[in-house]
Amino acid sequence: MKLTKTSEYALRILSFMARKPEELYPARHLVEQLKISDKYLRRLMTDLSKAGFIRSIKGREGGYVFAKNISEIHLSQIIDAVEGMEKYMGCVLGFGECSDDNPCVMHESWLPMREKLMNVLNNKTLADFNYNKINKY
Amino acid sequence: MKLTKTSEYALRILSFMARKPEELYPARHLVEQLKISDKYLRRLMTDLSKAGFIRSIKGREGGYVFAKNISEIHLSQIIDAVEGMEKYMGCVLGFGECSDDNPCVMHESWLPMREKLMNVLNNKTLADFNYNKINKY
DNA sequence: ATTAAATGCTACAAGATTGTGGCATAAAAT
DNA sequence: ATTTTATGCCACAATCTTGTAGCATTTAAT
Ligand code: SF4
Ligand code: SF4
Repeated sequence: MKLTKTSEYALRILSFMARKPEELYPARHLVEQLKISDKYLRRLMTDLSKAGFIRSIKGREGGYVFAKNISEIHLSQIIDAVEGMEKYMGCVLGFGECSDDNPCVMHESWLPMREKLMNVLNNKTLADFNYNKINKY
Repeated sequence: MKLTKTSEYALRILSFMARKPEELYPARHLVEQLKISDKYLRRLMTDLSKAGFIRSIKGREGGYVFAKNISEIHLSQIIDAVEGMEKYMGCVLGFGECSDDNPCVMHESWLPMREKLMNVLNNKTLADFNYNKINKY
């Protein structure tokens, strides 16, 4: 099970920020903590801003803050913003169609699993994560 | 949820062959049916042969046949043979460690889902697929 | 005003994945 | 023996993903 690195990064960044959702995070800070290259991180931040999850504050004392409540940011939306969710929707075997009418040989084994995944991605938000435990980054 | 195309192809090929597991399949035939480019398919077939799933018969009237019972070929083994299973084992956030001792913020949401996937891949074999339904390739 | 510290953007570089071309090798049919 | 129809292999090409470099822009502090 794999997301692309780009999605990994996006989740890493936002879930990190979500631990203290009010705070302002300069890119420099995120880069240090999360070990993502400066330029690439900032490119992603731009995408995440455009998607409306965060707002960027330019100039000195600038950085990024959440632009909406973290309980309104679904994982699937995050992935969609940085690389498009379509990729993950399609068929495991690379055929487009997936229905009970026209099932592929993997249908019965695979479909329930995929549903489960889609449920997590569609229903879980940044607020659903467990902030109590100590997380080492 | 996405496997690489390479894994997609491998599953596509073997699950197709598994519908008539005794038959001999020349590459040409597979290429026509499964819409994978000739050269790339044959490269994959070589990997699958080396992994011992199939056996190749060279020369005229040649092709590929299963070298072991399809109930002994697990999905995770197939993926492992063509691109390595490790990629799919790691952390969604791209950190290495995954344990209850050192959970990341996604631990509780993500882990159960991942377990479920690994169960499918590790336990299901080519023989577990549903051959009764009509499958359009 | 000038400087310092931040983000934004665009174009390019490096790497990984996927696809192709060409030729060698093997076996059956003739 | 020769031809035909297969697979095997290697090196290269195209494409996609990821990372970098450089400069423009914005804002606050001085
Ligand atoms: S269940 Fe079968 S048809 Fe549906 S997406 Fe999965 S592989 Fe494709
Ligand atoms: S549960 Fe958390 S620590 Fe474990 S693999 Fe997933 S993201 Fe990584």
